[in-house]
Amino acid sequence: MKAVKLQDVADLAGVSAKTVSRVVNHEAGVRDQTKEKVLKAINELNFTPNKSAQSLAADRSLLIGLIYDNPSTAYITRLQEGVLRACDKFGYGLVIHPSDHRDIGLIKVLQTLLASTRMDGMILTPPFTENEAVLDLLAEYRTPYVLISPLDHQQTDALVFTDDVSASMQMMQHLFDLGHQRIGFIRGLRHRSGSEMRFSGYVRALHRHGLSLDPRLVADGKFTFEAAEVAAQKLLETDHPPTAIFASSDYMAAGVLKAATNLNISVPTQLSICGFDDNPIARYLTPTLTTMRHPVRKLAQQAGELLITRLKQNLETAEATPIQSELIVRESTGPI
Amino acid sequence: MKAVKLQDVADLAGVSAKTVSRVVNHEAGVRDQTKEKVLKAINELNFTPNKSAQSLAADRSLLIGLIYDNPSTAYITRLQEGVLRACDKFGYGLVIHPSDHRDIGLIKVLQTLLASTRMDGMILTPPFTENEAVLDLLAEYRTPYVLISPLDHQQTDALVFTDDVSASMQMMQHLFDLGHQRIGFIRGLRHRSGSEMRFSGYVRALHRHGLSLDPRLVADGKFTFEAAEVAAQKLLETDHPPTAIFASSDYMAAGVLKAATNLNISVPTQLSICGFDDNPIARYLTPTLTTMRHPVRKLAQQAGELLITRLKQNLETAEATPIQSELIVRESTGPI
DNA sequence: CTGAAAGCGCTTACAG
DNA sequence: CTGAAAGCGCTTACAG
Repeated sequence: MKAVKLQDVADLAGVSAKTVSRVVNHEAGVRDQTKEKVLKAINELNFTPNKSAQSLAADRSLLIGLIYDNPSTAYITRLQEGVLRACDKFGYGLVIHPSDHRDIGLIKVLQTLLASTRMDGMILTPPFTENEAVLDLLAEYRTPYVLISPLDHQQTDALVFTDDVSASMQMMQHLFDLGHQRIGFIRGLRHRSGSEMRFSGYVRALHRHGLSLDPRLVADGKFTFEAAEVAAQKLLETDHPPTAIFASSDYMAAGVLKAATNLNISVPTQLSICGFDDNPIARYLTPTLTTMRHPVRKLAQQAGELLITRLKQNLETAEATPIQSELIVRESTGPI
Repeated sequence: MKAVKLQDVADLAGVSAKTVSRVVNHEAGVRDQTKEKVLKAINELNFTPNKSAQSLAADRSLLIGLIYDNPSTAYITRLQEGVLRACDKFGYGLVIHPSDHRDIGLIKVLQTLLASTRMDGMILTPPFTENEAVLDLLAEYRTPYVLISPLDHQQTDALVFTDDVSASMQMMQHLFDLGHQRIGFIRGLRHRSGSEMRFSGYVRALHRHGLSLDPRLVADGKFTFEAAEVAAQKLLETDHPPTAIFASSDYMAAGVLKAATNLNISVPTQLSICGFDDNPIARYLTPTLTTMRHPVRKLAQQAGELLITRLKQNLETAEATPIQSELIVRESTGPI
């Protein structure tokens, strides 16, 4: 397996190395006839450019970084798949960087990473999208980035997002359609933009239906199974319990289901439960869980393509379009 | 952020570039006094070697590849975390490569990857550990690899493994201890070494208890929720149903739980259920699932360290030690 | 539209 | 124990 290099292709095609380079990089200004000769030689020799040499010469690593800190492995995996799709398409490599957002040494670790690997760009997910120190560091290293986030206020255009407010309202509409009027809500972690938006969708849907927010129907689930179970038990043991509970994540919905089971409340006959995220567990619970599918893979791919396009053109052209969430109705919700 | 280079450090320290290189790479044969001068300069300038230049010059990418195809996102995430730990420790980068093992173009894709990225080594997980074509390709590219696998026969020493046979026997012992004698088994995909080993542990445990294998107690679950539900229903609707069902993966155990619920069989009162893998769903199901924890993160880290050690020393020294699985008893199993 | 020369920042022999 | 020279395989200006 002797490595084939640019010069070998040039020799075979009878052109200069520079011309081969032009063809490899899809640069304009090569006569069709010449291009064909080169492509033929590339194919014949099975040439693949050496990434290290490309990086060194062009002063770009051909690498993009992905930083995340999310308890849901399903989310992480889909995220990676989406970004990888964009990477493969454009010949970029992916450096994954799972991080603990509470880690004090985070900035230092990122700094070392940026200095040694010299990533051409970065993709950030919550809560790093809201971390000023991280954003400042990237600016300092002049590393372009794209955020994947449920935010909709345009603080930056380097953003790929879902509209969690309307997704939440869509879920509420499903419950209203089934006849529910008394609907409980399990909130995620405070100050996380995603949870705020989901909650605000709940409130807006209530208002649109002429209902006002009843604080006794809302409880904190902190995005965990355990806290949601406790919260749901509290909601269900009141005099006038809800007929449906909307948990703003699937893990929390699983906790609600557990609380209901423990209280001998049958789902969906006596209580409808719905989640958010379409985590795999939604299909494995009994009953299966009505939820909202977040097109994470698509979002991530779009983020990757947006970033790479910007890197290539050094322009700010590429625009992200919001991606619709999808309501998945399963067994856990039913008519009142 | 002008990049600091080797020569800058050399100038400041008053030595040659080669000497700085020696210090950076921990090469022996540098006078302590010289070394200190260099380290001081490195610190002062905050120097980090350019990976691309290192790769090009030394003809090693400082990258290791991880190839997997597993439906469980929890497994994938833990796997990555473990390997990343080893990578961080030794300054290697990780290239993840999720693949479909049924993909016809797989070999070609891998070939391109090997040719362009020139990974120094690879870590393989099932079913690629059993794929001759992949192994041959790696040999052709002289790319060292380490396998993470439930195999125990020493076809190669480049192997980090768990002993699924004894893990399976351990689970059986738990059921015997609870008084169960009629124990059903849901098999995973045939010809996958993991499922064969788990099944063989089941059989050996039966024999050790003076019981013989009853084919009516065994059904195929194909490692999926859906198939396991069907399989469990079959086992449970016989004249003489099992009092416990051992599903050889948690996803399949979730399917068994669904079948039991549909048949109005209460768990664990009338039926004990246990799984394998300690997937997160094991904690989110109601009742929570007794299962076997596979120390995937530890395994992966060991695999990473084994590989990198070999790459560095170009030796075959580092030895992997088998890692014990751990029985996790939860609500889904109880006395007969 | 095409090419010859210089250079990216390291490491590899080799020499002393 | 230390260093000067050449080279890794590309791309970047620049020239024609």
